[in-house]
Amino acid sequence: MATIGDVAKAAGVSRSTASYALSGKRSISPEVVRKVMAAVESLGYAPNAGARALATSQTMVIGLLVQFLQDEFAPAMLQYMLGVSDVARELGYDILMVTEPDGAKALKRITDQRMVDGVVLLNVADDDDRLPVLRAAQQPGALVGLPLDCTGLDVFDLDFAEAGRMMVDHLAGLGHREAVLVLQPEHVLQRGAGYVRRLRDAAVAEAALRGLALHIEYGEAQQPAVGAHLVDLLDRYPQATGLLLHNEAAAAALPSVLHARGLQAPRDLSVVGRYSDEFARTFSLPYSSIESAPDRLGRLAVRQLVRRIEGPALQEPYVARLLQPELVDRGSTAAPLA
Amino acid sequence: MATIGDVAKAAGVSRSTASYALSGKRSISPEVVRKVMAAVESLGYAPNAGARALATSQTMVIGLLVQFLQDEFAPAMLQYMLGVSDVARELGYDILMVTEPDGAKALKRITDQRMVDGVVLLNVADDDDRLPVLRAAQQPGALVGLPLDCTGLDVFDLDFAEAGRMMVDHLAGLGHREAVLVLQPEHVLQRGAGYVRRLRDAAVAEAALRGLALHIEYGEAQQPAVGAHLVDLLDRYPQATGLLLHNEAAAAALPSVLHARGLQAPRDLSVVGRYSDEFARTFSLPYSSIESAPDRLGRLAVRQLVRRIEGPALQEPYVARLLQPELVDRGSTAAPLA
DNA sequence: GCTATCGTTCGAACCGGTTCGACGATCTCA
DNA sequence: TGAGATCGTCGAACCGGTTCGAACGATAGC
Repeated sequence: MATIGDVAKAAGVSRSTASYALSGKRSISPEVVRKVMAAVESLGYAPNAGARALATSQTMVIGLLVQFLQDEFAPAMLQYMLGVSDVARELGYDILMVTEPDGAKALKRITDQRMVDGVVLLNVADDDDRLPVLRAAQQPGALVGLPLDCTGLDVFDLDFAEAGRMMVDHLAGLGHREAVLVLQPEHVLQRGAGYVRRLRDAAVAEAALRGLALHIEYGEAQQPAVGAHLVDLLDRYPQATGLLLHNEAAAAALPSVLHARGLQAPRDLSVVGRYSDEFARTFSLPYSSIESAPDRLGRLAVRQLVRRIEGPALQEPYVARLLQPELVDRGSTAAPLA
Repeated sequence: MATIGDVAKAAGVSRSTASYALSGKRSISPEVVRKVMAAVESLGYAPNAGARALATSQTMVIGLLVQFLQDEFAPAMLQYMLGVSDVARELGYDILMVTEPDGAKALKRITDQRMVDGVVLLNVADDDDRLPVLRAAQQPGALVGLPLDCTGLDVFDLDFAEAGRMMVDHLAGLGHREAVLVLQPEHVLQRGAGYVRRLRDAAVAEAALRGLALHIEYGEAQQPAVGAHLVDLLDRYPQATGLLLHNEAAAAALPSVLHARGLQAPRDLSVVGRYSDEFARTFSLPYSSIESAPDRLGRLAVRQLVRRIEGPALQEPYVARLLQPELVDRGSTAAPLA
């Protein structure tokens, strides 16, 4: 591989001149610039990333910490990742993807070794063990997912509390008096996934306010238990006229469950879900839902991260941005039969 | 951040001695090793990745080139990626994930700049434009997906031809005489995705051999067209007693289509698909299918890649490994009604 | 007692960039 | 015409590791 020394030699100038000709950080005569460019072209020169990182202490790489938990819905994760990757490239950064189960250790490794200029953490839990490491690191970080304590960090997430209120409001507004909310499996909550709690608590509070009897159920993670649980639900709450789903697996399984029982939405049951538009599209789900664009969260996180990387001087206050959810009406809800 | 110079100073030795104490590449007295280790510990020293890469010309990073094409089934992609990421970490490598649409350009960038020690290409097409770049690069690469010409490259893929034969054999063996094969949308084929062609051609040849009338159909990519197409199919081939699916979207949509028409598998129609076990599990698909573990392909590719990275001397012949598919019987096929 | 050997350590060079200070040439203006 | 500013370029130092060759003292061999 050609080095900048080779380029300089071929152009008949010193290494520093070649460097300045390429970076434009000092004025160099057009003549020399032309010769350097020609040399770069003919030698196929590309700067060595390691050497440049050493000299500038900038890697132009962003770390992306993903955690694949068995009970998370994987395709949604992919959406976040693509958003992150897209924007990073637009801004000139590459992505170092880390999927190790021990995220804290991995984060320490890539920041300590200066492999990256900053990191994006996906799947942040209430009391995420990566946060102390991130705070101690000399590098900026952006979170997707709202932890309990987010001081000193930039955080992006969907406003799950608002989503919970919206679902309840929607059904209550149509006149429903009793409904079931199917959440993620209980161990997701126990693991510290705050979004489940936030949606649940807001939904419960709103239901109390609106006079809706809301039954809380924690769904199953794996088929066929998911379907069985739904069937069981329908038996246990015969009076319920509304079904709220915050559980992708349950949403995917519901059509055939209803089919099998001869039920139709919204005729026999009003159904409203909470999942990403991508998910709804892939499965062609016929249910109204509170949607979010996970890639958008990824994009926002990277934009903010790069702002911090490139303007370390600016001690902007940290942001905690909660995106407003949106209800997409697919006609699966209606006023209950008297 | 502490450098090795700081460690050396703290331990009262020279930089080179500190380096050797850590790497063990020369014998160093136990006494000194202990002091160096203590210094590392107390200073929190971690070697700078850029500096090390510069000195050793090894980055300990593997490039992962992913292409997200609209009509590919994204979750499967994730499986490949996780397999790659897992094994890479086991072997001490990190992953630089690149998702740019222009894969050839991206590949050139990361290899020319020596950001990686080698690359894994996912989604390799018949005449992939990344291959010339890879062949010209000074770095080893491994492919997941079989291109037309794979000389000089290590390739891993499922044996789609065998999968096609297995599906046909299975139905023919049960006594079916007429069946429909639903493939990926036609533009997937035109884009150069060889696996569709290989499965199709092998299925057609085997059908001819076994005396099965096989109708070839190219499915739709997006809902609700997918479902409509299936409905249309059932009308157009009333004599067909078998349905072969090589199209995830169609497989996901089929249960409700059959339901709506009051058809049951295998009573009215024998169904056999071709998709990953992960996919079958997520959607709880009740169909027998030819399964593959995409993460296994990713793992194999990385293992082979690392072998080449670390033993560049060994000019082992290049491997083209096609995994044997496996038919998982879920009872959705039976002998046709006389 | 002198030399050969070995184990241990050090100094210096190198990897390939970037950047600072200096220097000569040209230009400006008094 | 000479002082001072400006422009373009160069040499050298530096980033933080690794590695080669040499030097050192201690031990072994004769």
